[in-house]
Amino acid sequence: MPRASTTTDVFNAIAEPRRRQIINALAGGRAHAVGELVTRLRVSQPAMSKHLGVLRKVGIVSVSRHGRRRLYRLNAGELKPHQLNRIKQQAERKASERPADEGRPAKDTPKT
Amino acid sequence: MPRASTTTDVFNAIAEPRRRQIINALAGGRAHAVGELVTRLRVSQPAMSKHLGVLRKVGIVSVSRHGRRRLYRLNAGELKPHQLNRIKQQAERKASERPADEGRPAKDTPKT
DNA sequence: TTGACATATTCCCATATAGGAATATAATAT
DNA sequence: ATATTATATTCCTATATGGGAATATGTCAA
Repeated sequence: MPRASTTTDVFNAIAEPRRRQIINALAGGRAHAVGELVTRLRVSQPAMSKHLGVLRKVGIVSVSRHGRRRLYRLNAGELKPHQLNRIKQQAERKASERPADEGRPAKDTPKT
Repeated sequence: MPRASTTTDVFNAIAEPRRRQIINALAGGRAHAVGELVTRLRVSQPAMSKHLGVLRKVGIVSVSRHGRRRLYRLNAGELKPHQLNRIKQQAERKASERPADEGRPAKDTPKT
């Protein structure tokens, strides 16, 4: 069985690198139209729409209509980009500290 | 192209529900042998090994060998389960607040 | 040595998914 | 009305992935 549905799960939503890019692009707090994001991130328009759809469904962003545009904004207070960066960087640091981490053998077999 | 490699990316590592279960099971700080986790979480041994492998590669857990067992423990200070829960709950709350969020139409088209 | 136990790895398959192309929907302008 | 702009959706495909079964590796005991 592959991963849990991307549309139901925040973690799956932010597992996609492009979506994290989008989150970063929205980090300023300003609302952005789909077209702006398409240009800034060099993603095709359909792809962008799909990613934004996923982010919206899990509650990371919200939309508002303004004329023919749809403005997406990060949901303030939730899932700040810097939190994501922290998580990533912390784990990556750990991973590189212990290159292929195996631990050494031991005679001390814990009870159980 | 599907998602980014699960073995390179912390976010993909925690995107898998079973792996979050494992993280929770390790939350106490104690080290657990693979077999214990297999029993507790009712996951097959190979599956467990694979998940632990992923978690290890991205730096979320570390292993130490004790006799024929391998003891896995959460990397203290990194990626605490409660952080994951917070992220998830916050986003889920937001998502349910705005059931199918669309925003209302407007005449006010912001300057590009 | 052989055997039992603990964990990792390989092979295979079903399935979800990201992306592209084309199309649909919506809103404004003329 | 038609045209144009902006975004969403549908269809398709290639690919990564999680899980099971079987096997390999490793470790200890006799």
